[in-house]
Amino acid sequence: MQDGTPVVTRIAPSPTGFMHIGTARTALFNWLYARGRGGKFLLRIEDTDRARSTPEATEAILRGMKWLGLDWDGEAVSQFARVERHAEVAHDLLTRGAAYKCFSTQEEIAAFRDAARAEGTSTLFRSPWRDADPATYPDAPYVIRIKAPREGETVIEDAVQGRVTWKNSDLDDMILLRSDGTPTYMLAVVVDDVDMGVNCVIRGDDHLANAARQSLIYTAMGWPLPTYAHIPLILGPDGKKLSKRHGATGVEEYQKMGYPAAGMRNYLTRLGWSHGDDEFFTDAQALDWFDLDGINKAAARFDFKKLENLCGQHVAAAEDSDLLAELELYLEAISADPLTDAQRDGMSRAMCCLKERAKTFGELVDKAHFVLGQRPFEPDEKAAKSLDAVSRGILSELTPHLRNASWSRNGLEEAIAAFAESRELKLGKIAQPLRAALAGRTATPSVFDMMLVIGRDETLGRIEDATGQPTG
RNA sequence: GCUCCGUUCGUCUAUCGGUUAGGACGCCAGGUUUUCAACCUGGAAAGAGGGGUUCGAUUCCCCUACGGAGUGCCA
Repeated sequence: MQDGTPVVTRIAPSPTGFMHIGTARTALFNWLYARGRGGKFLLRIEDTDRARSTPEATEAILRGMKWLGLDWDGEAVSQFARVERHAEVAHDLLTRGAAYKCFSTQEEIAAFRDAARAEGTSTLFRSPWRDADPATYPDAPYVIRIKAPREGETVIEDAVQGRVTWKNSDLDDMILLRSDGTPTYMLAVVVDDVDMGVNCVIRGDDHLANAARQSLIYTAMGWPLPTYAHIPLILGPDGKKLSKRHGATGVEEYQKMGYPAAGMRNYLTRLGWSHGDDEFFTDAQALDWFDLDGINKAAARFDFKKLENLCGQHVAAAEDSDLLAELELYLEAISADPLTDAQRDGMSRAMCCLKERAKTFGELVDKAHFVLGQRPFEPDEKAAKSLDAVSRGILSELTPHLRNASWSRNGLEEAIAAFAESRELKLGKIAQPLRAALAGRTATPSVFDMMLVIGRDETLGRIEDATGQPTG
């Protein structure tokens, strides 16, 4: 691409299911590359396969993109809506002599391939109509094929893979327009990319071979080639192609697992791309640093542990209000009850002590039980063990000290420390039952934080619930 | 079968001919600690194999092995 021309990238998923996590990463790379240098990032839905495309799948793609925060410029383009333009280019190619009508039937071609495979010879189909005299054309359906060069070689300068060369004798006369007049993918991508002004194509390396064939169309039409960057696929933890067998493959499943979008972006960006030793980074840094030459050539495996670690760091670093907003989106995604006003209020007051101990929204909700639930807090099995008769006695004795303590972090710490010292108890002996009384759980934020968040009256009330002793 | 791509600790990766091959996640040990999470210190852990090129290869070239992708009137 020429200097000075703004970068225009795109993501072009086909709506034949959910949005694959690999597609999401490809979209992310395109988004980072364009947005990071003031260019444009476009979205095109490749819905020309009418049998497999569904509106539901398109919606899923849009939702996935939005969740990940990958905003695109302009309206999403429907490839199917552009079939006439594709056909127009096919016919243009025909008149330029760069393509030809082929009357071979699918049966003939299939028979040829079967025979070739059986004999172990090349399965490249050589149409007998390539140089046929139009006068001999039958009155029958035909496809339009490109007239690919048979001599020399085709070279793709790929920003990731380097220079890749094919002998033209290995390239076939691919079909541009089917016998029913609809365009094939090969034709449609090129025409759409050119019309949309896309000058940088970042896509999965399963398209590397396609780049050579598509370049033939660019050349025949006299269009400049885009910058190509074929990125490796994402593999499952076992090194095999990521499939249903590995669990989550769709982006929405990750949202439902409670991963924050910022953590997903960070992890996915770092998977197969690097900027020195940087591991944890913000969107602004990713936008600033991302470049094609940092992309690795080898496929990378998906590692949930690292994803979680990064997500934990992002949760801890996020603004309380942003976390709360994303949490509500998460609850909606998993079809959980929305927060009541009281819960939202408690959540926002507790967020500061919650966020540094959670990696996912699920954990955040779990540890927020003390503020999401309400009296009486039924202790779970483990918490009940912390509330034996002795512990309940300790809590009862602690109560007056709490009543008189100054309700601040320091005041509470001092009050409880003094009480512990007077009874020659370790802090844990007091904190555990107190935790169980306040939350009904054994894994919670600090007891001091909880007391601060819920306040004196509520604290005393919950202790009363747990001890069965009136505190007043 | 043919074409193309790939191969550094378990995993993600740094290195762009000269390093005790670095970092991160995970793991192990110890520490801190009111639980969980976190945190601190230390530790184990890698250049697929074979040939070249070079004074010197993880780095450049070739071969092999293994893995992947493509080979559709799917995208």
